[in-house]
Amino acid sequence: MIRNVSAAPYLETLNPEQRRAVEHGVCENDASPAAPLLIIAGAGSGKTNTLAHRVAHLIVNGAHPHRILLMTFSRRAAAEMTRRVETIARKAMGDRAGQMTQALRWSGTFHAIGARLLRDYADQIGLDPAFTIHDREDSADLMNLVRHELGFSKTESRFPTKGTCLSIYSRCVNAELAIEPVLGASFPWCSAWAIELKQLFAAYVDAKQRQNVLDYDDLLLYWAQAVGEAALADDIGDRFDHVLVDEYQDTNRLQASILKALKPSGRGLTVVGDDAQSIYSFRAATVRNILEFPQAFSPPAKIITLDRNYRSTPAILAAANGVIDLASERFTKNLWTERKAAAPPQLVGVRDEADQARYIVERVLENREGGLTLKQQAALFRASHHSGSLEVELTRRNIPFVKFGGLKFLDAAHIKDILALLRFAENPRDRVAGFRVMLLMPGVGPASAQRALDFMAQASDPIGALADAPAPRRAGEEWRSFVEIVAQLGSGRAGWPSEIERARLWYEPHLDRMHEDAAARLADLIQLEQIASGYASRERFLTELTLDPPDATSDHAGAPLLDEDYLILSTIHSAKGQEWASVFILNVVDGCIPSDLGAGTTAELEEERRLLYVAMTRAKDDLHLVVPQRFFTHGQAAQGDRHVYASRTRFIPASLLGLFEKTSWPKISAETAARTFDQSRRFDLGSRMRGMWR
DNA sequence: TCATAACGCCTTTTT
DNA sequence: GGCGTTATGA
Repeated sequence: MIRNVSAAPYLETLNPEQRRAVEHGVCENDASPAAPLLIIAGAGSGKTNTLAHRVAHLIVNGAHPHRILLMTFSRRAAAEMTRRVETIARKAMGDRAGQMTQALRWSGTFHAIGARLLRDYADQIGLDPAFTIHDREDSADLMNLVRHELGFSKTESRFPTKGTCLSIYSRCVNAELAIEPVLGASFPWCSAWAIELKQLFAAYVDAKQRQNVLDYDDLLLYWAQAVGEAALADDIGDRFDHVLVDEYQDTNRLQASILKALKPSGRGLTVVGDDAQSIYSFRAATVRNILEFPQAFSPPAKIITLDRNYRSTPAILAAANGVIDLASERFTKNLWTERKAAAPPQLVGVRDEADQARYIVERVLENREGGLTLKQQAALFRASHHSGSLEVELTRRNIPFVKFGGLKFLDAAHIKDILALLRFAENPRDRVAGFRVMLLMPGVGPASAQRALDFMAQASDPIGALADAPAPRRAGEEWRSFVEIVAQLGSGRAGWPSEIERARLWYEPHLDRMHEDAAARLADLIQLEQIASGYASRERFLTELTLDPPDATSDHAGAPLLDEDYLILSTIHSAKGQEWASVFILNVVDGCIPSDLGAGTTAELEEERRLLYVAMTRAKDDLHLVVPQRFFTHGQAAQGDRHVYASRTRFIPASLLGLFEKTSWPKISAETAARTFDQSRRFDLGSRMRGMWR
């Protein structure tokens, strides 16, 4: 077929490689599924833009938007992608764009798509479509319950904690491995418990099924199992002509299996990723997915590499390349750019974390004077709590900020309480939810809650049975009002979203009793009601909130409105896929990057290196790596002077210093400056930081 | 027997 | 501030 270039003027902004990726297998007015495609897209190489153009190009040439499955790493990414696709397609199609109005119906994370498909196919695979979804903490709670029931909590030598048990289970599922190899490779200290763990996991799976709940892993596992059945695989696979996956380097074996079962020939499959940015191996992601993708199909997938960087200045790119060049294993080549030369990234020595915060605030304000909005600037860090001092300083100087990553709004006890009540009404077999709510009432403890839940479990109508369940002796009137609210919510009479208000009214007295700061927490609940009103039903609200929680925390009074300007604070993990004009990386010292917890094996260390690379490549014009020299230890008098010394991250050895401009702040004497960068001194900073809370 | 207050220990990254 | 353990009280 002859390609008509003039028919696609919207592709003219792309470079030749991007264009090849967009047009692969698509001919004019023919968007039938093509051979599989792997796009290796380096940081800032226009990956999102290319993917969006490919989707739009498919649609322009006749693919039906509803038959395109687009899987991204977060909903934020999905929303951005949808927006761009619509813009491009509208530009290209003009009036014919009518069908774009609710274009990409199947766009979201693997987990969210899984949840939707499973509800659609629930009857055929033996699930109750009203299943509820456990987040990580709920899963750990249930694991704990089972752990107790099996008597593993009272073993002679210490049995792994609930969190560890869940991690092991999760890794087995996501890496598609048996217990033994997982224990050997990732949890050697638990190797003696293989038999008991197997027993525990069997009981855990049993409990989930009885309670009609799925955990995160189940959303993938059930999906994979469903498409393991030939008939279902055809049915589900045939719903989609095109399947596109972003951030493929951060997918795991289970996800790869799903793709393979969905599209066994690979036709219609496009995956995009960059092995240099693989930072989720703790979630069982493996770069081997990307490396082995081409050969997984016959004929093998076409590979297109995007290595021209449009984001960063040459100096920033050179420094980032320098860091990643030291990686022990690499598959993609270095990025290049045609951007104009500019100042090298700054390696800034400061005295301590307080100075680090002051330095950043100063430069941020300076940038703003120079015309840069706060939103164009970001402070990135390895662990959520690293931003503590900075948050204090920003609050003190009245600079609005939004923090991504780390503790979420939903993790607050009062939010979880309300959600548990709603979830219990949605699915009265969900014992974790029921247990949590019952324990809110004074006079109700674990024993009586168990009794009531046992009673309900045996009935065919659990909510009806709750009224007849043995009331805890000391609960009094509270119990009756509890039974009432559950029955009322369960009936669905009040409708959505007024149900959440009723739930809150029931909860308020308990909130007042349990928390000093009840007023502040009540404000959060009102905010939650606002969010709730945006969802069509209780089920949608609960599902989407669990799979895609709002990422900003509410601890700073009055979360900034969307149209206001605010500084971005983010963990490096949460910064993936984003870019800012000016980027500050905090605590670029050993013990933080790499985290001392991630410095155990070579593989972990390499991932920490990639983490620094990801952080550095977020910057467009301006990059600051801040190296605090001293960390004050906590657990001493407020004005205490106990501190430990830190050294610059090992990922920037002396050989790379030429790629940076070394400064210190505030300006200090040459003698002190020399000490700031004294490499010979090594300290186990991490263990002392953990000691801060002892 | 069960609920609860008090105490000591720990805190990476996330769907 | 959470989690598990332990002492105390009903």
